[in-house]
Amino acid sequence: MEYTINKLAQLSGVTTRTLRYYDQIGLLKPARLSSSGYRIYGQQEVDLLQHILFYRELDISLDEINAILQEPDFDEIAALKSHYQKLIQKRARLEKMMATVEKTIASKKGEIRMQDNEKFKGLKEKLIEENEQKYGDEIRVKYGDQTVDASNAKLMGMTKSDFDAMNQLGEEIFLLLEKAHATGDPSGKEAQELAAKHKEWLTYSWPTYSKEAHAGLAEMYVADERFTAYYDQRITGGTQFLRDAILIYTGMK
Amino acid sequence: MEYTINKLAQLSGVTTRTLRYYDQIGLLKPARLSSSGYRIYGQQEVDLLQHILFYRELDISLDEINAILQEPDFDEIAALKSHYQKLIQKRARLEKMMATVEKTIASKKGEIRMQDNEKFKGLKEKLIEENEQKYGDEIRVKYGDQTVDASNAKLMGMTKSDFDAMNQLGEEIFLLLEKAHATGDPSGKEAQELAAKHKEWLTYSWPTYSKEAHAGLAEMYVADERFTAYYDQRITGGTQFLRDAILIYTGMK
DNA sequence: CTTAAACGTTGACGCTACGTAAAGGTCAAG
DNA sequence: CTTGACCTTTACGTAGCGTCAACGTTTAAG
Repeated sequence: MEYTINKLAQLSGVTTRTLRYYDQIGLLKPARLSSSGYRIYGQQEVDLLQHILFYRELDISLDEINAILQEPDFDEIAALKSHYQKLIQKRARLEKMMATVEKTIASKKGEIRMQDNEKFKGLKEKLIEENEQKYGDEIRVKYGDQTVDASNAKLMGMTKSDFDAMNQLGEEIFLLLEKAHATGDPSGKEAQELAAKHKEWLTYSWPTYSKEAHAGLAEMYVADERFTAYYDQRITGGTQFLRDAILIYTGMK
Repeated sequence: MEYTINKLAQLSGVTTRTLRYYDQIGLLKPARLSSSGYRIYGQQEVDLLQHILFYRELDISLDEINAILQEPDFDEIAALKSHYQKLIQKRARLEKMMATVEKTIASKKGEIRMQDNEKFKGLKEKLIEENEQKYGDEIRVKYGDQTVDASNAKLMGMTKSDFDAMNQLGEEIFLLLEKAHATGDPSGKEAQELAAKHKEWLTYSWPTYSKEAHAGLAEMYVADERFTAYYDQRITGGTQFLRDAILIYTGMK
């Protein structure tokens, strides 16, 4: 498939100015020029542009991107895996900010008091944390396909209101986890309510529910850092607590 | 609590240059100046800076932020709640990107095939955020949840231009259907071109294409009166003709 | 009390990653 | 043959700072 500059711009969501600029600085040159001097982009350029945009999304300068892509031993798949890690971190930071917003609202309402330094949690941190590359890949190989399927399934049949409702529920789960974890008892009333909500949440993305699968997922949460990072965001040890609550809820323990 | 410029910078994670710049453009002025001309910030300024950084995080220009904060009926809590919603959206976009990265890895490994337009899902959505504010509601009202296609399209992260392109293609399909139907031959050149266009149209809303699914959809068109009504509105028997053409195109008949 | 380090000030120029004309060639359709 | 969509290069403009430079102030150590 070949693209003119406008077609590629529409495909990728950047402007033609951006593509010309990338050509100018030697970051992304067209595959060839037409007889009349039009820029013609091919398959390789599409893929390259995708890489560039991923790096750009992570706030890497075009200069650095150029350097990275020029490297003779540039490994596409390794780069993509690294992107994935960085995106997880970005998400974690976002969720820290969300917690800060929630807290700030509560403090404005006079429900809690807040220290000045708490007010900038999440806003301050940049992407300097790079410690989490140990177990990740193994587990991803193990569970990767499942989650791909799950996310596909989600996108396939859901309406927008479904999607919103699911996100809303996800938020409630976070709040419940906070409450329940404070009791310290995974068999307590709050924890079991948490597990029930989690089941409800699951039904949005799972075609069928079974106790076994629910318990299995709970185990995966603890094993897979993508999930531990997610649920431990606000409460350390939250993932394990959630697992314990679910195991009791499903009667698997 | 009072802060010198360096203290506030450390607290909030911005540089002193940024604080001086914000003073210069009148976005955030210190509470007072010390006898020697040093900038002294107070409690109000800390909270204001937090607001500013939240807005900045959402890619709002300093000019606009200034305008928002100057508004006489600026509601802090409402603003924070709005931030929270935007952050949820940002997270959703991040997760879309993560899914795209996973898919790209799988396609590099040769496990799946990937359309070019899939490669930029999530990356394109910045445009949406801007367009959403202008045209978003319009789109929603106009096409809202009327058609399955529209709601799917929204979920897939399409931009307005994507959506327009898809509608454009839908028009072409209608015209082609008219032409092809006139020949009466579902295996003819026009009919097969029609089926090809229909496949292209599908890639806008389908994550992956398969002949089986395409053929299955064609059967559904005939079975489901909502679709028959749609394709038969200009040409009676158009739906069946389309199905036949697709079945031949996909080799399922 | 002195003195160096740390911290503050105001210019002023530079940079990145484009946006935005301006002035003009090319191509497809009617 | 014209019209409009699409392409080209050239060139100036911008936001949000980073980064000197040149200089005054505060503080802690010797």
